[in-house]
Amino acid sequence: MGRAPCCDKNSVKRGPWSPEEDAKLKAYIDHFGTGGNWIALPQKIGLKRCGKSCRLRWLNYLRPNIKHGGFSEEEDNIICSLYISIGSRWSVIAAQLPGRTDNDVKNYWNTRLKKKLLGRRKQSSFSRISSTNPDSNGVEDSSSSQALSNSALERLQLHMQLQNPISFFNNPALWPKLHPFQEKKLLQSLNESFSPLMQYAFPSPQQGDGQKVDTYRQLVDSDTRQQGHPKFSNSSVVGLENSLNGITSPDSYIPFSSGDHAMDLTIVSRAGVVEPADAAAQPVPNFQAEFENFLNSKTYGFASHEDKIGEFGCFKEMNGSWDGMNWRSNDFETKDSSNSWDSASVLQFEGMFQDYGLGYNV
DNA sequence: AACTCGGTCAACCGCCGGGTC
DNA sequence: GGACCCGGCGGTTGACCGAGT
Repeated sequence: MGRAPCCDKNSVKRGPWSPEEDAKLKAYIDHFGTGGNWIALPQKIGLKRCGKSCRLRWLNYLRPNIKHGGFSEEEDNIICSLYISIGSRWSVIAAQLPGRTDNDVKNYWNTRLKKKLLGRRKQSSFSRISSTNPDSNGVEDSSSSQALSNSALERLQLHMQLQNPISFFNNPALWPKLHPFQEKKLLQSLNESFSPLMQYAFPSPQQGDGQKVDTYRQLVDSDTRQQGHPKFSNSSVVGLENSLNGITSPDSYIPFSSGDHAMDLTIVSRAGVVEPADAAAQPVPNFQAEFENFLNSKTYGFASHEDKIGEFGCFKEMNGSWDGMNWRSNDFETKDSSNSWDSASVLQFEGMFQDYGLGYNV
């Protein structure tokens, strides 16, 4: 059953607000407040505006102490970290930024920060999914790819960039909730592209997922405790990233990048041909060898935890607080929800946020 | 000068959840 | 308990503007 509109669209004015309308609204609210009823407010003032429009105008523009534009680097940091943590909950993010509105933060993210962080190459990758889909033999394939939330993918990518990709890969609880078809495709892709690791790390196909995860987690945990971060070479990481990229791009694709801080990654085809050749050209033996070495507690060339963080301007100033910045999806996603990205309550968020112990005051 | 293109941002749309009757 | 109302929210749209050709 549809909901009745809050006002008659034919009788209300739409579009940009005039200075006179602004003055009327501001003067009234300054004197009498909103009266707790935005719907009735425009009639009281004599404005031919929808109550929602009045509310939006007040909150986003007329309200005292509103800041527009000129986001500081610190604000960038906050937005980045919170977006990775909780996604597109702009009102929650804006609440951490005095004088900023959710609309402002949302616009700023969509028009600037996202590009700054994710770079342009991914955009081309996304556009290719929606425009061409050689594997597609029907509507479902195409629509499913498109249905994969950009927000989820962005967070996935940011997380891959900022976190240990292996632990992410190995912990389904950290994955975004996908359409069943997308999930199937993801798992297929991971199996095809990453089976050597899976087989090596989890040799028994009879083992349950939980066991597999536990097995590997023990290995990782022991190393992480010593090193602060498990070590893998770039080629290994590329392999994993390629696996994930494979979800969205059926032929060749561009590995994850970090925008201005893009890693020197190569364009890899589905057939495993790497152009130009580098270590990833033979991902299987290389990775297996590396994993073997990893098991033997040897360290490889993957950038150190701190170095990795340092690649991202967004977090440069958060050194020292990174340890508290672990992906806490479990805090959110364990609750039953139809949309695991959105399942966290504000209270949960606040608790999590305290856990983060970020380098800024909240 | 005219046109195109891309970026920005204010405003709108529609859904959701809480409160009230 | 359920229908309805309203505020809040995130996603999207479209007007505007400046840079480039």
